[in-house]
Amino acid sequence: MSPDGCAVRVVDPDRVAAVCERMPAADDLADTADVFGLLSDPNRLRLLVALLDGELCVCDLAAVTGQSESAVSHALRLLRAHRIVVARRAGRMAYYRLDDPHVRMLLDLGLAHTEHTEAIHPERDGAD
Amino acid sequence: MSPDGCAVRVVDPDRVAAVCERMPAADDLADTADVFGLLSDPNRLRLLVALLDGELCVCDLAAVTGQSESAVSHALRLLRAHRIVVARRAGRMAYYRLDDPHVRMLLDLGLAHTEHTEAIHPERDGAD
DNA sequence: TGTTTATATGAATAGCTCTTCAAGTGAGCG
DNA sequence: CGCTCACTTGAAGAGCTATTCATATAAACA
Repeated sequence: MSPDGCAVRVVDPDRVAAVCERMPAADDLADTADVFGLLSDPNRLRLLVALLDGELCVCDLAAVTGQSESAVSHALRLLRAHRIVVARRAGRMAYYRLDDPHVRMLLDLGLAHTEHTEAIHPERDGAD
Repeated sequence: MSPDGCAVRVVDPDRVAAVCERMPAADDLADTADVFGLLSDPNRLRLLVALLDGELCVCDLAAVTGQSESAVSHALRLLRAHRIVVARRAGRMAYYRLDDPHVRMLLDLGLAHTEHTEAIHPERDGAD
């Protein structure tokens, strides 16, 4: 498993080995990336933020987030597939609710970050 | 700002109004979505996880994450532009370090989530 | 000074994602 | 029963993203 001496240049083999050992499994990383990906769309984010306070039906979600009901439905389908939201059916209405406490934490943390860190936009490159 | 009575159907106008008020500014949401977006790629995630323990140079990062050095450099450029990592130059080497404590928290939280929640893959749709 | 090494960058392409429009389902209602 | 309403779904296109290959920079070193 030592990745030195092959096609790969390595400067600090010990650090590399140590970091490799601590690296989570590819599946776990993919899963985590997936969750972050679901939070990476402003409209989906709006949807989830709207649900922080409690359940809402599809048309109200559309109103709050300024999207078409179709777009909302598609987004909810995705979130539902990942068990992040659940639907409660009442007649022809569907009330959606945030169902993943961990995602709730990520939302809180992410929003808190941005609201306090006044707009670090990548207009300039980090390296002078 | 009350979005009822127009083209938008609304079921619970009070809830809608309340949620709209609590909704963060569009800029903040976009920023937050951006940060999540940076964490939503498995390779970039690997990069950041590798940096959790301390700084590493580009070639070691390439070795750890199994990417080409070019891909790593491109990814680091993105992360650098968002002030998530910083580079320390030493001769011709560049040692990168995680520079955003908030992102560190998000990483910890996200990874902890997935490692404990044994693989909720979206094979089945949430609605029966 | 000229070569090698370490990283950075540009251009281009392949793959993915989000939105929209059109049509489908199924509950309530007249 | 048939119509309407709330939501769902499928297909398609526009736009974005991530990789690769080729080239550029800039430091070390002979």
